[in-house]
Amino acid sequence: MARSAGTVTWHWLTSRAFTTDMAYEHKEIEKKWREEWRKRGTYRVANDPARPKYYVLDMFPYPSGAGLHVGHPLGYIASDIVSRYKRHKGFNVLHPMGYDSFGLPAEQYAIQTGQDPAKTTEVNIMRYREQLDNIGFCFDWDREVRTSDPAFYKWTQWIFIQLFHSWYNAEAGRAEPITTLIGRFEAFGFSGIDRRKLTGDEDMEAPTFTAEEWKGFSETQREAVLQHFRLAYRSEAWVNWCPALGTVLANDEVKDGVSERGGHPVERKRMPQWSLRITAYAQRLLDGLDQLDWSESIKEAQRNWIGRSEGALVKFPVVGSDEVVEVFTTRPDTLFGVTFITLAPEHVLVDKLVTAERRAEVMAYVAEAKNRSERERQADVKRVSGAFTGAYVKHPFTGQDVPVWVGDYVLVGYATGAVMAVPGGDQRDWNFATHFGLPIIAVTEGADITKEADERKDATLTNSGFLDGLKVPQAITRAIQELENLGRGEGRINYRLRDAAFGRQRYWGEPIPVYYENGLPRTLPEERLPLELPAVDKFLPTEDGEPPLARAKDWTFRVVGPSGVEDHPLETTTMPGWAGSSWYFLRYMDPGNMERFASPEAIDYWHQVDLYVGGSEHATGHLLYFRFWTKFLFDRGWLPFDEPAKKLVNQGMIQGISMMAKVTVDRSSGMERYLVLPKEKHGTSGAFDRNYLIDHVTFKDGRYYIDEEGAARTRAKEATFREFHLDAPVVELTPVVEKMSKSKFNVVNPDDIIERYGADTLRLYEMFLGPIEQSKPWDTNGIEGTYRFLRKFWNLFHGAEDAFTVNDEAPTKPELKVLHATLKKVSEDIERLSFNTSVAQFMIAVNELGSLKCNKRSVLEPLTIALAPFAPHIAEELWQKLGQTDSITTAPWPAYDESHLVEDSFSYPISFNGKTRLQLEFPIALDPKSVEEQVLANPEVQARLEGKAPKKVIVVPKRIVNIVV
RNA sequence: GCCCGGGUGGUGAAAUGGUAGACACGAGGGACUUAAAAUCCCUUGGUCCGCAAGGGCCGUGUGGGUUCGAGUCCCACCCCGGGCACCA
Repeated sequence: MARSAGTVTWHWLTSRAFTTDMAYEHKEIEKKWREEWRKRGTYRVANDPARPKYYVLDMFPYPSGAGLHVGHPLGYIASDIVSRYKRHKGFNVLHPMGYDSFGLPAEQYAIQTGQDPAKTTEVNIMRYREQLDNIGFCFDWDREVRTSDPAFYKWTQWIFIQLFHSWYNAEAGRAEPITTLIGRFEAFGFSGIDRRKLTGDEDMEAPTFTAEEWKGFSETQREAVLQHFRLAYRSEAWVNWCPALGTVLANDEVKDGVSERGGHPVERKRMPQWSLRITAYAQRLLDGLDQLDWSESIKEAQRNWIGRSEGALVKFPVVGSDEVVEVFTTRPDTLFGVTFITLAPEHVLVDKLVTAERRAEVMAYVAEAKNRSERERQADVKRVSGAFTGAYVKHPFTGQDVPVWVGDYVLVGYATGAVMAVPGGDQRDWNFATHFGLPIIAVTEGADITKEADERKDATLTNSGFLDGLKVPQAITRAIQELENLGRGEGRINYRLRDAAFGRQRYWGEPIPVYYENGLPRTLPEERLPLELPAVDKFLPTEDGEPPLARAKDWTFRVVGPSGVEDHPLETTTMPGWAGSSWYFLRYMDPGNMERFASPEAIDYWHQVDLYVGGSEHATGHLLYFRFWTKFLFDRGWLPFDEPAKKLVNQGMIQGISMMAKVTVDRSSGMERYLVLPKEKHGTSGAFDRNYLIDHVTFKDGRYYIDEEGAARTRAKEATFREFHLDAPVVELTPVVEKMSKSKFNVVNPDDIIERYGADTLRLYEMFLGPIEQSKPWDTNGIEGTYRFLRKFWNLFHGAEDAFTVNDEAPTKPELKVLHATLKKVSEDIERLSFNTSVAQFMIAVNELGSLKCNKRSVLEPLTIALAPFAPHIAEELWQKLGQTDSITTAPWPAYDESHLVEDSFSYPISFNGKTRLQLEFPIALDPKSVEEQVLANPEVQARLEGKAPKKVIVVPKRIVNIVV
């Protein structure tokens, strides 16, 4: 983008034409090796138990129509370097790539254009593949997976079926076949106490029954019970319904009350819905984090998402009714401070409890609260609203009547959807009580409840009967004890985590392998998988709101039974985007397997992912489901490990620099006339920001401008009804760092960079930009440095007229020092994924070897191997020129030898009170005592001491001397 | 509000508690060249003193602290990025 692109290109082409000594021809070299590697199958990986393995995985991309921009490959380059490095170190490295190819954009495009998403996805994948190939990754493409490929999603469906036929045995702490549960029912029935031991679904409304009753149940009755236990189940659930997309969205697909993709409004609706019981795994998902080498921020995000809180379930019997209001509280110690109960507006008991005289008011409030969007509720945090139901519950300890209110500060989706209000101890309850004039009781010593609630967790209880004088933690334990004695409650751990909605009213996803027989869900037999996506005439929901699959002809499953041939309707919803990505890492291990998702041998060999690289935006979505499915497959004996990835690295985002101008638009002539304003006119009314295409911008002295030529080019590219003019001959533009996106005109395409500088330069530059985990703006200006570096590296091997001049002379001491210092630094840096500093070290090495005029094989050969993971094309070319016939990728990593780095002497910085004043050189071997003596004897030191004796002298060998005066 | 990151030259950045600013971009100067490109050399945190060689002072968001010594450790605060949020 920098200087006017046209000018640079011209110079570059002409220099190529007239010079002979600059012969690093990246285009030829890279093309040659791309073909050669393909021909030789250099990157093919075999499952070879004789060799140690290393599994490096990238989060696979969704192949969008826009193609790759320079931000996408950042993580892939990093993982590619590690893969190649580990290969040099003797590991058998699995480094695969594939496509997360089901998704909403393809479907939206299909709806707009009528084209089959399978076809457009195929086209996008071809383009991605081409772009990825240009960068020179060492992916084994024979192992490619695509989530939308029936051969792949057959196994996604298979895992779903296993989930359906499994339940979570809380007592054993693992998932088991549903048959073990049925066995228990047949033997013991299902009683109240079993509930806590047998299922994660503690709030289930399933009735208790005896073994005899179970045996007498109809199939429908049995299935209704089992649905409370299956890990894949159908239930009525509150869902995020998006009318514009005609589909249900997961919580993390909704941002600010609109769909993340497309930005359409979303409303809360209760629908029958396939769900996965991830909540059964809440504790294990939490505990497992401790052993993972993942960034603290991701682990924290998952902990927050799971949201474990310890407390108690308290039962408040409704006065004059059989109903009981159950609340969850983390502070059962404050029970004596309860002055009212608040239900969420959506709570099922609201309708049952409200008294006749209050019904109108309460229902009006409920209707209003339900209609308020999430967004409104968020924007309006300060407003207190609620209504009294007229009903009362009995306090479990005092037996007093406690009024029941409804308030929208209580969320139906969290815990029981009801709170015991302790205005003396909880600020939100205090606000509510103050607003409605309800009593506030102080239950902690030293609380001033006239101003605010006392939420201290180290307080001492008061006004609290048998809890008086106890500190909060002891009081909590004591209160729970008492609740359990009275049968009015129990200790309870609550999780914020919800079960995952698994059905989508969409076309472009895996069909759920279920049919319905007399209304009962049945899974397809394994041999009938995959259940392939049917052809449809339109990709929209049907006129009566059925999902698109309902449009398919004969969307039924044929069963030949004793009563003859029967066609049963198939499920019409499809799986969400995260289904395939929850297990794809296993398929790479054995992608062609027709019998299993992967053979036990392949799984035993490749085991867990050793290094997983991807964006942090998947912190609570993909990465949680990924862990959940792995734990499930482990429980059921299909995997020997229960965490998918040992180490996770989140690469930062590469942002774009947008060129922002203030613009006014004049439509008076029927033509849109955009006028770009110079700085002094930015205040003009009606002026708005507009980004300019970066290659129409000129760069001078660190500032960006658009001139008449740029305006003319913009004009040429724009729609015919739009004109661009400048309000001054040259207008300065403001660079703004933003997400790279087509609409912001700030996308940099890797293909363009590769065309001009080569893939090796691109790879080096992306690594050189800064630490891998950090987000940073892309600025093509700096790329010259890495390009220059590669040319200097090339020139170490070549003399005038591009003659290959490497010789077999013995290396000198300084040459060996440069080499081994570089090998040491680079080896250590790759291990800790510090690629930017590795590149810097290579630059130092090349600069120093250049000064030393070193063209010796014994130095350059190991250096070439070390550079190969970063810049594989040039390294392979030079390797061949060095006379090697095997690919450089098979060369063993050159070990560094510390002996070349040993110095005889060290130049000590001599500091006074920590401030460096002079340098004195001493032999390394000299003991600290002698160093001190010699330093103090030095005339300059003496002069600085002005005859005074130093208070103290600190000598740190090979580091520093500090004189305290 | 809570939880994670992070604040270092004009810019991207580097620095096991031990010489802050490696490496690179940009900028300035010079060599080569008819000219340009490419290449090479020098300067480049701020400021002050000096003709110069050289030297002084300040400097890693702010204010304290620990230490012989702090970008790094501790406390408080400010700002930026990300995540979560009437979470009971």
